[in-house]
Amino acid sequence: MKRNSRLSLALHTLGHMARDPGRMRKSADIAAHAGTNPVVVRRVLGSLREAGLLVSESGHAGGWRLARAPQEITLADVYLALDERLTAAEPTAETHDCSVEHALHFRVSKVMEEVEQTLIQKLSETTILAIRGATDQKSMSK
Amino acid sequence: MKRNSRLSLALHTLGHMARDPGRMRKSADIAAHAGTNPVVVRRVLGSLREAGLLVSESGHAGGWRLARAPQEITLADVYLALDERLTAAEPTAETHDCSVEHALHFRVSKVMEEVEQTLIQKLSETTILAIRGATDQKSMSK
DNA sequence: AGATGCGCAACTGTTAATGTTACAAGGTAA
DNA sequence: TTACCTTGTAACATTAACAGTTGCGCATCT
Repeated sequence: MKRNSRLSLALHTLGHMARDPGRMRKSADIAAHAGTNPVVVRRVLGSLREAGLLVSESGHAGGWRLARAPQEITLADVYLALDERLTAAEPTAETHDCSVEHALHFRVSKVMEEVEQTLIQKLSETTILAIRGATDQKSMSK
Repeated sequence: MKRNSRLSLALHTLGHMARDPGRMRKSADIAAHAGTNPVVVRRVLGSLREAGLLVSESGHAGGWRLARAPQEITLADVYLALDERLTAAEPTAETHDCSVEHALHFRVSKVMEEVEQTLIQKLSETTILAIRGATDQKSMSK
């Protein structure tokens, strides 16, 4: 699959779910539609469940569905649930006492944090209900 | 080395160069200071040369130095020179005619472009001359 | 019980990036 | 000119992160 695949998969799936919130979907079906593997789907959706966006059930009529109304789930919620921060983190505290490196890290980190806040802000302006093209009644809505 | 290493290496090196613009530095010395390999240094600095930020010379007294005054080189210049865009690019035009996927890509791409503009804007507010901690006369300035 | 679906752990590709080696070409100094 | 030094680049090895895969245990419904 491609890069940033986790976010893409998550948003794609939620986009479909938003169109029919009550329906239960199996990871196998979701995987087939997204062109990936059921286990990968469970891993990604599992993160969303931990964040309280989704609910999963075992058993015969099991599967996945939204934990709350689609208009109450924004793209920012999904982004944060996946915990893929922009911030480099840079845990390399190699005690490389180079003042340039310290100053650099300080400046860049500050900028990245501000930028991430901007990203979250912008993502929070769109709900998963708003993600759909025109009125597709086919594809995954069968 | 760590992730985002190209940007880190580039900024780190320019940060030092800004403190002594006239001096010529060998890739071997830069590599030793940054804890990496001379060839890696040449690859990264090569991008900066193509962008007109650095000049390199062969020969006995060869090496690298800034192509212009340090106060005229911003972090944004370096970021753009390395051509590492945030935008996912997503070249996977799998003709996967799923309207949700299209709408999703459209929305997210737009947000990412806006965020990248914010990032560039913020980076352009700092020059490489501003990157230094207090007054370190030691370390690489010998 | 049997069928179905999730949860999770362990393992195997795959891919992108860095690290490494080697050598040609360019330039300086004696 | 010769000797030496440094960049430029190609080719290959190593690594790390991630997706994909398999297998099996547990839960739930008919």
